[in-house]
Amino acid sequence: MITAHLRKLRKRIEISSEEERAIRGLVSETRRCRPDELVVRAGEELNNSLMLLDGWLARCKDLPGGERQVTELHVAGDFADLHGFTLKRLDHDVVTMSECTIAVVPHDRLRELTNKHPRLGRVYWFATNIDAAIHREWALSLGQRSALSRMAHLFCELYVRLDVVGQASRGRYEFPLTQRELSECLGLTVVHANRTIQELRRRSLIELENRQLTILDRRGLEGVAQFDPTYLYLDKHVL
Amino acid sequence: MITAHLRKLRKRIEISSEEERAIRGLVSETRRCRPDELVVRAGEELNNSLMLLDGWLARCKDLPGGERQVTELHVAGDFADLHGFTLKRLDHDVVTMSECTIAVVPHDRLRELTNKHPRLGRVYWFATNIDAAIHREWALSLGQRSALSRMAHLFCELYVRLDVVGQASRGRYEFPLTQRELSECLGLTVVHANRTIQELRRRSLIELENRQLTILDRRGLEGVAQFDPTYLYLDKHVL
DNA sequence: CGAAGCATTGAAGTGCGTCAACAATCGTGG
DNA sequence: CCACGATTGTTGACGCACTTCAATGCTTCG
Repeated sequence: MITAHLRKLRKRIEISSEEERAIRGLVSETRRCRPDELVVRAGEELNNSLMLLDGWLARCKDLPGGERQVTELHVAGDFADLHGFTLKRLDHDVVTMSECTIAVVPHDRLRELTNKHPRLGRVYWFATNIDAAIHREWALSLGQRSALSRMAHLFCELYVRLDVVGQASRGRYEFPLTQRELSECLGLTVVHANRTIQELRRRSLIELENRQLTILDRRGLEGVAQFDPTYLYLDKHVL
Repeated sequence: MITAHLRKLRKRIEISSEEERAIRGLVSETRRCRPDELVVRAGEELNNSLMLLDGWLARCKDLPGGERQVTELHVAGDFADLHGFTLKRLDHDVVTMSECTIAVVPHDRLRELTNKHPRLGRVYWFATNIDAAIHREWALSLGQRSALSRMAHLFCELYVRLDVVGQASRGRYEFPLTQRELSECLGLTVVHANRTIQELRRRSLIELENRQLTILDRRGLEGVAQFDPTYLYLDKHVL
């Protein structure tokens, strides 16, 4: 449930019990979605934002020719489109990568919240700024890292983020994406994504089967990725 | 001066004269910087954010091997590190690409502002969300567009953004980056960036000399770029 | 006026893409 | 429960967009 979200917030920021109550009051309803469902379409007018309680979502941007780039992956505890609160429409689709449980948060309530609790306003502003930091790291990957390093980096990032919400343990987590979807995150073709996975396997850095990702050699993987988690801002912040 | 900033805001959002006064009160001092100056270093603790009054800035991320990716370019009217207000440190450097005039905005004043004027808090939240939208478009470019299309897209984006603050006219604007810096925006080598410029020239889409970029055929350039400016959110918003 | 940075060009190499085929797995209906 | 089509994963051969290396002239500016 929403505990993942609170856990993620509290990893970085103090939240009082009164503030927690206000946060819990944000949710108007809960929805379940099947895999491969289009949850938010780019451009449509928004009155709600979606908090992901369980499962995986992706932000997808498409070119006219059909090429797709995933710009961020979301896991339990994330807001998938909190930026829609200020932007009013998205510049990308939001698509389920697995079965999902999603909490609906009306923008009216967010507006009230930011009026009554300016500090929580800054907390959620902070949350969207972390998304932007993730975007920048992905841009660095797409522009400068090799396919191998890029994929390793993604696996490292997801490990850290899932660990925060208790969905990774002993170097293992569920990874529901197909190789096609993975390739769309990395700016690669499916064929090359496949070969890159195999190279990571060959080097005994990971295992990937039955939608389960196992990191066999964390140091090694982080080395290939040149992974430095500071861009995830996991230390304590005062707002 | 700060008029560029207000002009950019008002293109998208109503700002009352009282709010304008509050905004003008943000600036504590003004600085001048030479080209190639490191203005903010990644990781250092921040108590101010920087509003660019004139010139160009870049957000740069570096890998240990020396590879550099620029994740966003900033022009007059932009906040270069408004996200530093909530993040407290940056995951990237901020570097001047030309001579710059920069207004310093203490975080204390931003905190006051967001407490007293929750709506302006949302306005600046909105501003950082547009930066994130630009990041996503760049990720799409880096992941899916060819070198030619990517460069064309960047030139289109900058034209629109400069036009908003009155720094582009009749398809022309000042473009102070060297080819090296341009290549670092696009995830290309300098050599290939050079060849790509030449191809855009050969197709009579642009001219580029003496740091002046001229778009000769806007339709043509936008076609090559598959440019759609909706990701810049230039329509009116209610917050 | 010399040195350093910048733009340009050519030749050769490679990481990743494309095309095509096939195997494995999955979901669904009969 | 099996049949069967569709999706996913895998492999090989080949091609190309972009990189690498290296050289040369062109600016710019102490």
